[in-house]
Amino acid sequence: MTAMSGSEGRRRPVTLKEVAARAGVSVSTVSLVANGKKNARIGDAARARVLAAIDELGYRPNALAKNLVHGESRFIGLVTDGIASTPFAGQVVHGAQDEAWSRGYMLLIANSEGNPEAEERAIAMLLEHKVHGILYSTWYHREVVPPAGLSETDTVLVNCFADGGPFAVVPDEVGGGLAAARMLIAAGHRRIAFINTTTESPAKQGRLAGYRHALAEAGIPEDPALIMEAESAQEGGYACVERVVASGATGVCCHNDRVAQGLYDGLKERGLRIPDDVSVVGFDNQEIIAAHLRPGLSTVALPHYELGVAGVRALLDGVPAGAADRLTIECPPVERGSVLTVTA
Amino acid sequence: MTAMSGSEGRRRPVTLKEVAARAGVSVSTVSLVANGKKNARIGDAARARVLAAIDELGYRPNALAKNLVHGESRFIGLVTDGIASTPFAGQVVHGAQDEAWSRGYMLLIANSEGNPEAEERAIAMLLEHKVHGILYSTWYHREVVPPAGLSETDTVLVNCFADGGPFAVVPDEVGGGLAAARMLIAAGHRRIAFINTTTESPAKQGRLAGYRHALAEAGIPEDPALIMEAESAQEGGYACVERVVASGATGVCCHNDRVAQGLYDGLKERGLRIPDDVSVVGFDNQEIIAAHLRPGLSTVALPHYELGVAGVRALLDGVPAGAADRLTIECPPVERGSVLTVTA
DNA sequence: GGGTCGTGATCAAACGCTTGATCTTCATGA
DNA sequence: TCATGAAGATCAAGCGTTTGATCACGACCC
Repeated sequence: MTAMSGSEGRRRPVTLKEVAARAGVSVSTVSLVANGKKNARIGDAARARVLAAIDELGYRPNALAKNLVHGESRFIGLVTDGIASTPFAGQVVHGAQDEAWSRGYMLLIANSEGNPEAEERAIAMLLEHKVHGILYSTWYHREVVPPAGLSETDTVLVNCFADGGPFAVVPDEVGGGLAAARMLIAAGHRRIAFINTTTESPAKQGRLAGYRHALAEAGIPEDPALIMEAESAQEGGYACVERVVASGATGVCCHNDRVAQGLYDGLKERGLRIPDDVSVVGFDNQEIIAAHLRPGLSTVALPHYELGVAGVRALLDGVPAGAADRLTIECPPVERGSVLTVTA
Repeated sequence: MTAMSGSEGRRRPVTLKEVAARAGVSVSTVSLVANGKKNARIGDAARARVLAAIDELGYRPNALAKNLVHGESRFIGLVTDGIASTPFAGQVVHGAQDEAWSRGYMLLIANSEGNPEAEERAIAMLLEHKVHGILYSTWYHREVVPPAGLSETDTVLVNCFADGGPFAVVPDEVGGGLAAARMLIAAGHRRIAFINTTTESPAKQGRLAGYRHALAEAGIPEDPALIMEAESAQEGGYACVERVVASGATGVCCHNDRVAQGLYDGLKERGLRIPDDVSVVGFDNQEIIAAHLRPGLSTVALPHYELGVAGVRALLDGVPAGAADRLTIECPPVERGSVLTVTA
């Protein structure tokens, strides 16, 4: 019993040969017609019969056979270390899928859940399917050591990088940190706290560098008391309230939206209002959090969708010789209601 | 210039023929050895030479060619209407991917973003790749009219259903509503409000039915004043605070976690504490919300991962003749800290 | 010494499709 | 009248595998 309760029992797919028989022509002719070859010389009568046969029989070309002939497939493999760990991975898949699709490629996804053995097997399987190339992506921006199998095909690292490794596409953490701080500075704030994460990462360093850059360009001196670290989750932000209040900051850059959410909670419990008493900006632009906090959280978006798109592009178009080994994608600011403009 | 900056320039993949040449045997022999055919009669010497040649050359079987011969592929197509709209779709993909993988199948994903035309093209493409079957999934549980193309292959509907259509795998909304209400009832609550959504859907009706069933089995009379409707987002929950407070409810079942989050905000602003003053239960078990609210939100999980798994199973194992046209998957309760046990 | 086996390995066809080379017609121009 | 050429369609090889049929060769038995 088949799973589809629907009508006609599944039968062997219609082939070129059968179409040819029905139309009374050779398979070559059918092939030519089916592919609409420009400079094929096919008579109107024959063409018509072929077309008719094709749809009477419901012919579908066999992409696998086509690939065999051409020696290359229209598959792109996507290896991810956790497709569902966060909404982020989904966005990368989404972007990659859209771009691949629009170029006539299909995405073959494999997730390793970070297990190196599963990863090797996944890559082997992709390789056996003769994928055109592989996108190796991680759910948070970090350095990786790319699995050996990757060297057998074109590879692009997405949201991760490896020294001397394949070309990489990563978010511009520094630019993001800059944008975040600038939102506050542009609104007139001068005492701006920065809640960083405790885990070493490009995000930790990059965003802080951006923040510093923003202060510098605005001529605001740095104050170590304003820079703090906390677990990068709601709990961490919540735990920072004391210090933030004590620091006398009027604005806070949070390492991510979850930290911001925790900060919201803590601030509110102390009776402080956002943005009236304290302005807050997040990072990540995690819709489900940022858009629904009260007030909406102004934040900086992590360009996951764009990373997916850029990854596929790099894979398909190749990267110009002599180009840098890494492409950084902008993290654009997203304004909502958590930043108050202070009039000096 | 290729995208992989790494070492050896990508070259045409090694074929059986080349391995055969190097080992000084025929392709048949190599094929036999490579596949470890049980009852193939191969001498030790020949076998050894073949094995050596295989890894010296780094031979990878061509899965496409294999598929051609066998007339069927190891692909499963997954069509979704929004892989990134929510973290949910990702979970379905995750479950499907894990199960498919463990059975030696690869997932071919295509997302239509709800666009019917894109959907038809996606399905056509999957069909051309001779997928073993297709999983058609939606990001929220609803009725659909399955696209025509699906009738050409085995299909399983995931998180959606169609009368007289393909076999479907859906969450048990009624059971979920029941579980939600029972958490409150078990904790001694008797006045339990129910914030439903405003949009017609299996979730709206099913969860309410479950709630009613729970009241009935506990001998609690229904009070229309306790049943309200609101937009199914944070805003909706926030907007319900008045009515909830006025109703005198000590416990509230929310249509989903986001509504619960809004309710948290509203309740807190009014100075009410959770769970001390009001117990709250959500629905969906959206980690990012439920696990990080203060206090943690007790809720009922939507089994997206399991839906994906069950979908693939139904596709691969078929559904027993005479079985129902739908498989419902349990929505298990997840206890956190938002329900207070009231001692009568 | 001839027939019979068992063993080890090869042959060749087939899977569905593409495509350069080839063949057949038939109208055209000299 | 006969090449010439274009138009219309077919041939056949090949893509990388699998696999039932076949072959070569000793060993063995009578």
